[in-house]
Amino acid sequence: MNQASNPSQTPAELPKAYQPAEAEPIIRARWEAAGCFHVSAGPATSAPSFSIFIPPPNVTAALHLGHAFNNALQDLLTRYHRMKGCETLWMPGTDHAGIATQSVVEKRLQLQGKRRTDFTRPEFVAKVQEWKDEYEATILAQLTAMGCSCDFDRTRFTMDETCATAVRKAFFQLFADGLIYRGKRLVNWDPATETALADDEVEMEEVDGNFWYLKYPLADGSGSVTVATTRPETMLGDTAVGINPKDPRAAALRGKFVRLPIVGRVIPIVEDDYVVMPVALGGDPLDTKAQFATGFLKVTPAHDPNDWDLGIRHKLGVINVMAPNGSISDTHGWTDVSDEARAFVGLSREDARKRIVAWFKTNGLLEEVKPYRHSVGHSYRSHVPVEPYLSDQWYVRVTDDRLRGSALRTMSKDQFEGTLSADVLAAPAMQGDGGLQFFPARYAKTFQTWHENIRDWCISRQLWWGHQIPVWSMRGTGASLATHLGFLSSLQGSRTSVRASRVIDGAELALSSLAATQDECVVFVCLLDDSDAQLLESRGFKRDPDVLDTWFSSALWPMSTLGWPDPSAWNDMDGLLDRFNPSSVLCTAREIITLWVSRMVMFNRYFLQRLPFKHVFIHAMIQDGHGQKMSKSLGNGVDPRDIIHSHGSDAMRFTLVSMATDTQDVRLPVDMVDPHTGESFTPKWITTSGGHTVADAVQVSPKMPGKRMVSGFGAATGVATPTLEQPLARNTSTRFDLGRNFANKLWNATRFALSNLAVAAPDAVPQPRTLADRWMLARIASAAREIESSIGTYEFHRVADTLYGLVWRDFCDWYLECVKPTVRSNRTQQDILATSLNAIVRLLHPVCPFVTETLWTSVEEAREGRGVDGVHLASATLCATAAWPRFDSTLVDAKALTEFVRVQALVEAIRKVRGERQVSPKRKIKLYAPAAVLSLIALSEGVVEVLAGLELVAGVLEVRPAGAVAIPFEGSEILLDGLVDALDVGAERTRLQKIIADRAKQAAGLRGKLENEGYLAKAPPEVVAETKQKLAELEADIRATEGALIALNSA
RNA sequence: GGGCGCUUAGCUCAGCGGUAGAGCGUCGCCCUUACAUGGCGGUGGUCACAGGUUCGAAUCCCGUAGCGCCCA
Repeated sequence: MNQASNPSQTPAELPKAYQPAEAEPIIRARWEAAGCFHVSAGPATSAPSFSIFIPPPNVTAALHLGHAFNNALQDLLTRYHRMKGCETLWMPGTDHAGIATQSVVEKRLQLQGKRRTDFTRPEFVAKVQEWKDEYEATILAQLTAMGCSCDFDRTRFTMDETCATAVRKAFFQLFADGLIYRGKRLVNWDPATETALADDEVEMEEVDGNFWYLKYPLADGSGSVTVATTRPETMLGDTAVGINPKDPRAAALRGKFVRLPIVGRVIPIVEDDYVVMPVALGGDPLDTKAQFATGFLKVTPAHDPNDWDLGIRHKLGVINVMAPNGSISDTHGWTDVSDEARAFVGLSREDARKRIVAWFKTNGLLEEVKPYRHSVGHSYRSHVPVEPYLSDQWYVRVTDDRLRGSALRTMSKDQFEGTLSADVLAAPAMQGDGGLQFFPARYAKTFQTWHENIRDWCISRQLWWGHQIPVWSMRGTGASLATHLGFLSSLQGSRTSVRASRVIDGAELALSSLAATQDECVVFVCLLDDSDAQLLESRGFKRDPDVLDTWFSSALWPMSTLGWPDPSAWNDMDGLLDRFNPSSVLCTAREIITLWVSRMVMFNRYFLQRLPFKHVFIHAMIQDGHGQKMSKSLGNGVDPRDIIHSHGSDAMRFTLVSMATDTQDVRLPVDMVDPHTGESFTPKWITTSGGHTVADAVQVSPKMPGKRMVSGFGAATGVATPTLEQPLARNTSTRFDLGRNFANKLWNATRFALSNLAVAAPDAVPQPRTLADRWMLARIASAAREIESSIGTYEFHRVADTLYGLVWRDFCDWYLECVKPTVRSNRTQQDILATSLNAIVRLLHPVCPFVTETLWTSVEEAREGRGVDGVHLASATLCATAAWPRFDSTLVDAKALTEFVRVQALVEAIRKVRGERQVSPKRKIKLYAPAAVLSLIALSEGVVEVLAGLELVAGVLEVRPAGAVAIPFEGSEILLDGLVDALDVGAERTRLQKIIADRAKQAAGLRGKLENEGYLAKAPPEVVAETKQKLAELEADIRATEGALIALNSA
């Protein structure tokens, strides 16, 4: 039988050490039975609201310690505010992570020799759904194991019906409002997965490449120009050659054409400022491009974003020479394919590059090749180089003031750099203007610059897993399409939105002008729901096969999870949207500011006219022991359940909270646990081809050399597959010993306190509080303040530091030791002990919920009928819902605090000598001291005697006892007698000389300061006074010690 | 290329104008009936480097080097 399951168990029966593995499931069940993390629908109560929307983890994989960190902090905030009396909601859920999840499932299929296209779309989606179900369950289990106090009854998924309804509504409204449009643009195209990528899904990587110098003959045969390019294969799509108008050669070439090699296309030479001039002709010598430039630029609008812009300026043709898979193609916009060029059709872009360079070489048109290292965009998912690719995509016009401007206007005035521009300021005032604050403040700048430079957001993805775009379309001449307008207007207007555009340039057309247009056009029909879909399809309209960017649904998270647009349509949601949106704070990581924070702010403001959250707290990143980000592909992420297994949930949480500093990312050296022996060890590290340091895929058991195990790296990369004989090893880290020891310390302090409280003090008469009592109450009261203010500014490591100091140093090391001899017979002291313990358990609960809840029943029982004036602790059955302790300010007794510090210094001075002399704790000694010290000892009411091991305290004797050891204290000499049987005069002399030397060195420093006229003249008087006083004390100490030295010599 | 951080004891990190702190590790003593997941004590640092401001700089400013992240 376990203590936790039996509230009436007596303290004596508490196990000797805290056993998290036994306690945690019992406590979780207790919380669940109480339903104490659930908020019911309905109107707001008078209590203030506190809410957090969890950044929904991707269902791609299980959570690692980075998530554990993030969630430990959210739970701390949530539990704290719940105890503070807030109506509290922590909304949990997961994200479908379109491209990432589809990609893992496709990879798994690949292992079976299958492809996505071997299945129908519904079949494939069902497979992804299976994956999602598995990992969603894993993630929720991890959150539960951590003790997260989420309202799990409300768990959402970005593709569930509630969220999907919100996505549909948001898309429809944006479409109808003209904020979603179809655009032909160069997108970041991933030819491996054949999908467009958002700008933030492209990773820049340094690549060793070349500049190839290709000669293009002038069409009139009067010579040639040489272009320099890093991408020769795109020359098939060139439609001009550019030259800078300032280039001295420009005038002579004006109006001329070149004949494009291989293709034979005759293309103009155009003048544009964008073209970089070579250094020799006045280009910037510091610009690497100028060092490589020839002054002639091949212009390929369909395959380069800058060329695209240049093409628009000069009205150039756009020739796309590639298929979506990146191979050279004559069916995607390239029509003038010469016989010579036909040989290149069908080649991959890599092969095409080689063959084209070879062609130029063979034909004497390759002038030079220079190696060139430059950064190239790569797909964050498939890691192949991204292709700037011309295609039709859906965009959200986030550059519109209703989105971009609105986001900028939410920024807190004191965090905004500069002032809002006039056009941004012009909008009418809205709720939430100036109301968004970042912690730490410096991250506001990331948010600001992102919106100042924001570009329209490409939201279509060529995937199957996600929210399919709710737009149906039909293509044809304007006139032919116009025949459908009557039918379309018969559909319900509030659920249907129709737009039309011209194919050739994507220009939007008024529906009324359609009938008169013979150009190729497209009519787009957006439906709010599927009720008219079949009707539409029967008329020949086809639904867009693409899905929305995952962030589109994530952007709606603070709204969709609470039932927007119609909470009353869902069970148990009524009223919640208005109660908990805006939420209190969003807790997330740096890179999320642009990906997600921005979009939530824009959408929440657009759809609900208010902020999604008031604060954004950005926390550090947890790295592995080698300073590498924890990643799924590297397998260096540590499962929080591994740590819970080795150290317990509270230990993990406390340690993580103590690592939450606001500047540095945190390194966490990771060990492995041998599954064969249970021992932890440092694994054998290897360096991957990518330069990462990871635990070698297969490790040999250190204690059982015949046995092996698989590392996280091995499992994640598939290099090694865990089996029964060769299992996957768990991870651990000695870093978490901090939290484990701390939880155990609290456990044992409680055991001790309870055993002392079980004994009734004989007299019920109140006794005066001792110095230690007053000190303890003052320390708790100020610790509570410190914790409150640290939480208020999201400085979480200060919360952990304060708790550690309060529990371990103040309460255990000092107060319990002080009280040991007296508490059983002192009713007042018992009251203070019970009250202090109870308050401490409450203060600790948001960080360590399990151990505090486990102890709660006993701690509450022990406090029954034991009040302390000034301490407010309302009774509660659960610690999780107990009130946060309140302390009257009168408890912060400044006098007690300073006096106790002196007592501590005296005890430490005596202990130091005892330690140096290796005096047994059992050995009691005699102390002789002048009156000032004696009165301090008297003030301590026996504490000094107990803690320093004194059997006698007396005034200075006329004759120094032989063998007495002297220490300086507050400028006077204290003699300790009976420390040792025989005094080693030599050693004693050395010790005293060392003290003198040490104090003399310090004194010299202070004296130097005081001899400095500038210091005396300019330093604040109180600082000077303090220096003088410190010097005087040091000098007195030196005199006292010198006296002892003389006495020693004359003895 | 731009931005934001970081470089402090062997390790992981606080401190951010008044001559250095914590936890772990390490060394010594102690199984003192709350706790050896412990107690007491010790050792350990020219605060990356080079300038400047200041009576005074780990702390503010400028530069250099290295590391990390974000955005182009």
